[in-house]
Amino acid sequence: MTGPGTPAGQQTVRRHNLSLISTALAAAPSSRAELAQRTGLTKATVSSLVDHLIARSIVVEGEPATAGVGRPARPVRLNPDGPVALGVEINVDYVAACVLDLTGELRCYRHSLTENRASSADQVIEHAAALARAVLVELGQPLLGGGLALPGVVGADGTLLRAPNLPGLTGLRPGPRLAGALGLPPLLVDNEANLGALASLRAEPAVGPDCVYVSGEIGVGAGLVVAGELFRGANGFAGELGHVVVTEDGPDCGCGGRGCVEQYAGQEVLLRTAGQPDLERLERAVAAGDRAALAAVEQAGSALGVGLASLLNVMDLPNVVLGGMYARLFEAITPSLSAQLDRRVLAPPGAGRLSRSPLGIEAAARGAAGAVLDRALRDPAGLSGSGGSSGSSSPWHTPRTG
Amino acid sequence: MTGPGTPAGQQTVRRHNLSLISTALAAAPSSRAELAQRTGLTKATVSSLVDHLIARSIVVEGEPATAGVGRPARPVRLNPDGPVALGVEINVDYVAACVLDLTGELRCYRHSLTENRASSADQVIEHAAALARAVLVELGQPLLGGGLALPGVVGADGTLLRAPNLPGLTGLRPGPRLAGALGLPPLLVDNEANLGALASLRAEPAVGPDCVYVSGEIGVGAGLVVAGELFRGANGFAGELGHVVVTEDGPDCGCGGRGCVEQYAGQEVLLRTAGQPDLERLERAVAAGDRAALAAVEQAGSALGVGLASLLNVMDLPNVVLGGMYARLFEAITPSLSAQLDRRVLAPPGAGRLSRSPLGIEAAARGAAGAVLDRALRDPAGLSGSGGSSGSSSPWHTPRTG
DNA sequence: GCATTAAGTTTAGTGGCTGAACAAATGCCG
DNA sequence: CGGCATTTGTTCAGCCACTAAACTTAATGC
Repeated sequence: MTGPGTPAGQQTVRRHNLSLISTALAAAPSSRAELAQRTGLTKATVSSLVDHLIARSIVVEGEPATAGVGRPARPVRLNPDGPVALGVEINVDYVAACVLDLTGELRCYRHSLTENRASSADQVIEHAAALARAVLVELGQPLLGGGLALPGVVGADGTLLRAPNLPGLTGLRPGPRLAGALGLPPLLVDNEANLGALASLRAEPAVGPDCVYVSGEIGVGAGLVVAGELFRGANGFAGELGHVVVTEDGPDCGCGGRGCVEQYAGQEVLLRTAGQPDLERLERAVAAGDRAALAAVEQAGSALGVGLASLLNVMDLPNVVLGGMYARLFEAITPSLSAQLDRRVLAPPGAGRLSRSPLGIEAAARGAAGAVLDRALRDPAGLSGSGGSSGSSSPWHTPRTG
Repeated sequence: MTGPGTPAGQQTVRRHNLSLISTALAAAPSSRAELAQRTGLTKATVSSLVDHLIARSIVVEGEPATAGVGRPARPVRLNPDGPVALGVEINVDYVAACVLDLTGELRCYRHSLTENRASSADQVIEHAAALARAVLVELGQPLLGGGLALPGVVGADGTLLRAPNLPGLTGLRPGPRLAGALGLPPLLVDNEANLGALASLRAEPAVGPDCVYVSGEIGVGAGLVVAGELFRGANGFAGELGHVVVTEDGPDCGCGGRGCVEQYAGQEVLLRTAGQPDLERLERAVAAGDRAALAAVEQAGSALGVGLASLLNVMDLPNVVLGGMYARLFEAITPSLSAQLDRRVLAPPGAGRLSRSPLGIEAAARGAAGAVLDRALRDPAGLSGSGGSSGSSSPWHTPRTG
């Protein structure tokens, strides 16, 4: 019986305050005294909480700073040699894996280009597992947990509900299979655009806690971040930017509708319009000033802009981060795209509306690992110290695992 | 310094648990023992919390039930004679006011049709204040607070940022002015569609905690409810369904864009297309089977469906509630509307996707009062007993006032 | 009447936060 | 070089809210 809310006790308070400390430290290392100021807690409480976290090797004490009057502060920071998080991405034409330490630093990254559209589930999973093993062997640090990014809609239980470009995995739960292949506890599983958004946010906190990350891989997806949290909608279908309407009676779309964004700005259509066989060549053609390529990109940008404008008028998110294909074509696509936004979006144009994700192909894998970190840092009470804790999830945050 | 989070102490725990009790009682009256079961708290704690709420006359004890073995339970319920909430709506062509008691029962409602488009701010505010006074005189119960619904985008500080159909109030903060005229503490101020959505949810909890309420007044707005909470976006501009794109190069729209929903399904366009002077006549024409009227409504429904499909693909909300004008035209508009939804929305069609708000013109005013109730019931610790408490807002919910 | 059953209250105990006093570590200054 | 100011961090008594369990209350039923 999961009622409308969970009863709170002193443990809840401790949990919340531990979370406060660890997220504060994720933002910036601080002395205990400074933490007390930043969080509003007492020095005494902070000391107790920090002790708790040190005992679990989540945080470590640094060397005393040698500056200023008074007793020198002993800085406390997230433990770079503490437990690490694994991130894996299975996409349509590549797989990737990486490891982040508690501070969010990338410790290892690999990807491998491969055509997964026609592969069987076992093949794809095994390929991803091999890559994951490769990044894991290089470290002797305990594993906090793992995350998996998939190119499609992921349901609450981790089922890949819809992935037109990856039929082999559709309807399955790749999380448990990959976890099984690696001998790991359940993975956190989510959409590639969602996790890319998280990674992008982590890489550039300046874009602000409310943003849309547009992921232009084979499909067109958007990761929606609202107040620093992913927005998934009721069933995980949120962010399907590719099927926002550009023109009511436009070209037929695979979704059954007509005139969807994907039919104007999707990778296949874009390449076809530009007359280029793949993204590499398109990029080069654009760089070389090829008329047809430039026109095709401009056209895609305009359509994407129309779709994004609808999205922004519905969700009011002040910042747009372009990732994937659109990040690669950033200079060429931006003018027509932002022209549509400027014209159609009602909200007052905040500074720096449009930006480019610096992460490229790494985004979703990093986001998958980052989501594991976020979960751990938001509920450090749930961590036992090393192996996968299957403690009850925090009452203040429940990401999906499966 | 409002950092990333607020420190928690024992008071926070009490606050949270009080909230648990009052929201549980809002869902259904219960004995203390039953409350303990429902909330997961101990009988002892529940007793203490209930005492607290009784002392503040938020809840009252009923007569012991005379059934079954064992000591009979004494039911506890929200106090219908406790403090009440005032709701006011200022719209383009009417103003309305109502009073709800703590149980959510409508104690009094009035509205008055008037053309506010050309009126001055003072005139409109005074008109609303008069109506509010009229509903307030009828009761001797203390006032919990008041809420105000406005036909446009309301900023975080209560400023009416955008209201093309109500220029007289645009850029002002009608909340404090109305509060001043009534001698009340600050009002909770929000968009008419948002508050209509809340009212609709309260009237029919069965539609579920994730839904879109479509408010077809002069403009086309949507109130978005996610997990039982209003979704406002970063600046309060969320839900501008009227400016979602139907056709990229459709008719020019007042917003600067082209082909927006409002240009197909807005009231003015609809009436013009149907060749009717006002809604009354349109309704009658539709009822009479007038071809032009039916065709116009069908066309509007289709366009609204396209816009809603984009919205749903972005936000994944399983239920749509039609309010305002669209509720009045429900039978006529539904077929073309749901045809578009069925065709274009990706999420699996949950049961009862489309429904009709039963509240009519009362929706937003009821929602305004309801929002005040919700706030109070979610943080009953902030209530002193009668007059407007300006206690600090709860760390778990901060609605906008101004 | 007296057991049975269930509701609600009382009480001792515990966990966690607070505030204030205290200990530690450094720079400043005469 | 030694005391003082200054700031950090710890210790300790006190308090608050929840829990568990015993207890009281109030009804049914045989």
